[in-house]
Amino acid sequence: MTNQELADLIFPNITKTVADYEKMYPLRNLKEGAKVTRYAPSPTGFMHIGNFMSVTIDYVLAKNSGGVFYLRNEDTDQAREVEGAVEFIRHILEYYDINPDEYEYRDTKESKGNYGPYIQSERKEIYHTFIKHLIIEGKAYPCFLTQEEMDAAREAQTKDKRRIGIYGKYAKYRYISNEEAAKRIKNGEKYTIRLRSNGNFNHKFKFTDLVNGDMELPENDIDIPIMKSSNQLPTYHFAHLVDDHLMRTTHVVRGQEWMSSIPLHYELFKTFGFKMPKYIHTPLILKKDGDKIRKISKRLDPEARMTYYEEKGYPVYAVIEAVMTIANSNYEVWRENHPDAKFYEFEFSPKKMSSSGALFDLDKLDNISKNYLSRLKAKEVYDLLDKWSKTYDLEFNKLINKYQDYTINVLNIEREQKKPRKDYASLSEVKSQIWYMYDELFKDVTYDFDKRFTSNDIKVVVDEYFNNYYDEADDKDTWFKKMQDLATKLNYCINMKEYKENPDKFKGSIADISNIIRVAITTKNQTPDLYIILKLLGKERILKRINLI
RNA sequence: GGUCUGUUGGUGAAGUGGUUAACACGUAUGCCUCUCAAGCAUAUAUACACGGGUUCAAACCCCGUACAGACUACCA
Repeated sequence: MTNQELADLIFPNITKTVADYEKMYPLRNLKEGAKVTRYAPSPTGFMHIGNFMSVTIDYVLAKNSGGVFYLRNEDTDQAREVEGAVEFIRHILEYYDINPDEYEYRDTKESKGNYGPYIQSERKEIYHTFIKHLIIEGKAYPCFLTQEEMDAAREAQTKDKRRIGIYGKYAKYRYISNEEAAKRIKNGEKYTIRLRSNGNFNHKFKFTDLVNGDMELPENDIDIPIMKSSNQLPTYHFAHLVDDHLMRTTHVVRGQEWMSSIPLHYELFKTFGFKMPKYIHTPLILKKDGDKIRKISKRLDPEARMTYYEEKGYPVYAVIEAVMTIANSNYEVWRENHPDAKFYEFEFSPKKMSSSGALFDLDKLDNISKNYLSRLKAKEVYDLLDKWSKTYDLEFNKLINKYQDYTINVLNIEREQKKPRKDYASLSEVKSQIWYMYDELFKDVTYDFDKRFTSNDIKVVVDEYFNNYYDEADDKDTWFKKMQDLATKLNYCINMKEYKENPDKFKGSIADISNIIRVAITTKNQTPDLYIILKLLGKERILKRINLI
């Protein structure tokens, strides 16, 4: 029995050839140096910060070179597929404004691009054509190993301290005749298609990775499965070969965990005589856990999930900046020199990327975010806050909408100046900073008065100030002058230096006077400029509040 | 066990034979006619994993050791 006959038995309906597909998906007509990248997630319902870094790099590479960035849905594992996962991925990409040039969405039937289908489960015929080709050439074969047999092999290998895997004598079905294989298939035995590896583990080959540079790796000699028996779909490795070849991907950006598959992928591409794409393996995102450093985990670390940043309300800009800084640390310097450039105008350099792992520093994110937010106009912050709170704090959202102008004024405190305040790193922190500006939230409050003053001291200051000094119309200088007058009258020192030298000579300082009033109307002893707070709150609100004390 | 990768201050890191070993974040202190934030100034950090070698000279080149991580599925 010939290989052809065996192949026809396995794939009776496959009539196209590899060459047909080569014609269908010709080389892309792009200018010299244009990069074709892709994000190829499996729809498991969540996106890791590490995945996001890869996507960002993909996008930068493509945009920067006038190339193509496409989205491919790697849904070959139905068991792990989660409903809504594709929508989720689409949402994240849209949220961060990283829009693929080519894509295909099954639910809405939207699609774009000439290299599809972009959903792997719809590419079965293509994969089968490629597998059939391999069988005809004797480079792949059906394998009837059961799970038990494979487990046994592994156990034996572990015990003998040998390499684990189906290779050499463990790949026992690579040696059976086509007749026997055909007989078993006709009997309905389950089988997988394995690569008939041609490699020698003791031989090394040279490989150049864009991040690590030149490496020497041992050849692959494992007969890995290329098609699963369960659903006739290819394994990741084989799909990578077929799809990235046919879709004419030039740069594959993926997690560092794929590094060790390079020997395999090298053999796969060599088997077909295809040109390998360039690889960029992104660093693992690490996390410090006590004294240990480990891979960030979606289970243990909320910040591992991309949803975290959205829920917290970190600006899109900040998250991308933080990720880019990890990807290439010279990004920060570049950003300083190009404050208004789009992140994808940055020339990413794989060589400058760390190849092992990086700790994702939330402090750094906060810093970037605070700086960004502080540079926005109050209305822009308002819009972001409005959008965020619609989903994550509806009550607050109603409130800020009810008092829109007032809220913008509140957000505008000490903003739009050379050195704006940097109070919040994320939208979720805003409320805790400004809640006391709203009567609706000013309920069941506890006052944070300085314990050095008795309730009578407080009463005296508050009564005196609001009865004899306070005037809503005062300008800032007048206001401050009055504060000094009040302080002097009640024997609070108006000169901080003098007070520090002789604290016993006075009841307190002007700072104490200010703070008593501050706490009386806001409950907090730390707020922005008291004068502005008084101004914004307005007489009516203030008088209502001082009656509450 | 095997294969591969990595190791520069608390964090991200620059630097690839000759530097006082950048920069940024963090932390601390001080200053700034009210607090806080910001800003400014100063400081901080036992920083080139360890041991050998090559060299006039090593963070950088070579060898070894240690440690860390990834992979080692009909998962991606």
